[in-house]
Order: sequence, then structure tokens, then C-alpha cells
Amino acid sequence: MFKPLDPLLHSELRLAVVSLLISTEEAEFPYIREQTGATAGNLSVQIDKLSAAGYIEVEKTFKGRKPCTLCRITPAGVKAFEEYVEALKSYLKVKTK
Amino acid sequence: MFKPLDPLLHSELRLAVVSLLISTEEAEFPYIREQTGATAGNLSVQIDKLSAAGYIEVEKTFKGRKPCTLCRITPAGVKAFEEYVEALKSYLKVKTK
DNA sequence: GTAGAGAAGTTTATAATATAAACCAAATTA
DNA sequence: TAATTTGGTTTATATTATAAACTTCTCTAC
Repeated sequence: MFKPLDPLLHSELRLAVVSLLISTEEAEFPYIREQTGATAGNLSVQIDKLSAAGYIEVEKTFKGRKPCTLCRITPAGVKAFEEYVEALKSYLKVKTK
Repeated sequence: MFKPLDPLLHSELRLAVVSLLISTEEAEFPYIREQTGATAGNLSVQIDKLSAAGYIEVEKTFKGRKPCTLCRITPAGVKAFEEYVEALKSYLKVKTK
């Protein structure tokens, strides 16, 4: 009846990050921080988790002399997101059974 | 950009319970347990939280001589669920901006 | 009638998670 | 060159989810 929800995506901040990356293809750390309103610490931790799971790729480059952390969604991340949305529907569409 | 998600509903089991109650109007504890696959302990805790928040009503009756815990969604619960779904959309519809 | 099994939950202990505070290093500005 | 800002990471804490252990009652079976 209710499909299990990927615990990695069932987190407000991580879901926002993945959602954002799906729409933008890639984004820099400060931009993600701004869009999600998260603290840098929290964001850093959640990005690590998504990266460890292979849902996103993190590339540390430079922008001139400043460090620049670039995040990109992976195919696995897209798939996980789609499955999560699909699973969510089992919780949301109950009325229209 | 991303709307905050009611933490009380952003929980797999509690969301399942509320979702179930919205579709069935009222349900007994063992039935909810069966439908959600939760352990009795976990379900009891989560039902308490939903009840404390006023999202559901819990009535302890009897069925013959056996105790029977009946749960019912409240208007506040319906409203919270609808708002949660609305907020969720900000995370899911990014592609179609 | 009482010993054991089962149903219906509740309480409590533990494990996992989210979150921010504290910290670090480099670069820019005063 | 001292202070401030930028761009993060690490670590400590507080919250949450979850299941294990326990309680109470009922129903059989002896």
C-alpha cells in the first residue's frame, strides 16, 4: 500500500539540493546555500551524504583564486529522485484510489 | 523557493497514517498497523504525536470486551496534509518551472 | 480455577539523523 | 599587518524514529 521512501531523499534539505540540481544541472555551493537557506555546515554534511551515495558529484575547482565547490546530479541521483517521487504518490493519491 | 515541510508530517509512518485516515475517515489501531506495516510500539508513539498536534482524534472504545482504539482525522489534520502536499510540490515540480 | 497463549497497546531504551556551533584556511580590505 | 570576509569542514548536541521490553486483559485448555 505505502511504498518505502528512500531515507536519503526523505530529508528536507537533501531533497531541496537534489531537486535544485535536477533543474540546474550543476550549481556552486554558495548558490545552493542561498537557494535552500541552509547553514553552510548543514549543507556541507548533506552534500557529503548525497555524494557518498552517488546521487551527486562534487568537483572542487577554483574561480580565479577562490575555491569553488561545484555540484552536479548523477544519473543515479535522477533515478533515485524519480523513484522517490513515484513512491511519494502512494502517500498522496490515497483520496483518488 | 522551497517551502518548509511540516516536520510532523514529514515522517514516513506519520504521513502514511494521516494519508490512510484521510481516505478512510476512521480506522482501528490494528488495521492501521497492518496497512502501514509498522510495529505496534512505533505506531503508538506516532499516533500520540499526531493526536497531540490535533491532527487526529483518538477514541478508546470497546469491541465486545476487547479494547479498540479508533483513530479519526480532524479538520486540522486535513488542512495540514493539504499544506504539506502543497509545500512538497515546490520540491517536485522544479523541472517544470 | 488457574496456567499458558494471544491480542492490544504503552513505555522506555537505543540508534540514527538533522542541525548549528565552533573551527580552519585563504584571500581581500582597511 | 590586522581585521574581515569568503568558502567551506568538523564536531558536538539535540531531536527523532524505531523496536524491544513490558503491561493488562481475555480466552482457551487442562
